[in-house]
Amino acid sequence: MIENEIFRALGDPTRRTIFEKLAAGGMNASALREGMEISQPAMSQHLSVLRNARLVREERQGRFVNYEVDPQGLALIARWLAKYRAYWPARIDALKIMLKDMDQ
Amino acid sequence: MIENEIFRALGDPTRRTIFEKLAAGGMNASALREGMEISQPAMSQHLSVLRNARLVREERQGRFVNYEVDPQGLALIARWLAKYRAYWPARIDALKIMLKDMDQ
DNA sequence: GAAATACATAAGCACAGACTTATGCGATTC
DNA sequence: GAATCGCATAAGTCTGTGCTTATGTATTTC
Repeated sequence: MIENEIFRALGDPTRRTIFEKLAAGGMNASALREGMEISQPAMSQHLSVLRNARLVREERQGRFVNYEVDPQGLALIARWLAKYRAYWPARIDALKIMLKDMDQ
Repeated sequence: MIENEIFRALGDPTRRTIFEKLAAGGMNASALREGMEISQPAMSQHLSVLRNARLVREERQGRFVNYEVDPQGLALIARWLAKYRAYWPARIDALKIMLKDMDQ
């Protein structure tokens, strides 16, 4: 059950911060650490968790490893969320837009 | 940051099962336990976590406590997800392929 | 090819979380 | 009003998680 790893991965505030940084643009692990007060191994371990959750993917570039958002994880959350669409407040317009995209 | 509690709450498979049962229809804590092999205190503690995450809400009815899905939590997930909407429409095909693999 | 760089992995520690048993508390039943 | 029922809370235990320091592994640079 990959949903387990996705939700668990996002349950950590540090990992959500990392994810948000990557959502603004792919970068390597060292660049991610800037302004974050986190050790290199800790960052590496967080990225490993995000990778296993399909929230992030890596791409070797020389001796750097570039990370970027992996749409798979987000799509799985959307899929999970869609099961409960009956409960979503109708007033959230952004939600409607998202549903349209999913139904397409 | 309530998102923390939401994702952490859903990171536990037992709690996701409880949530899914409630999504099919509100019921009290004892009814939730049926067919679940979970102790009464454990259920109570899980419901407490789900409540704090605004994923579930309670309603006293005599000596029973009826639980039901709270749309607030779901809406917050949707809002969080909407921030990264740019990442999945382009990859919706990848999602379909992935879902096929999962269904088989 | 030796040193340096970017990152991953190993091992250990401290704390959080999911369970247990025991007990408390409000509501109902008799 | 005593017993029972539905549920919450307390306290303890065990496992998991996030950190640390230390070391390993590619890749590049000199």
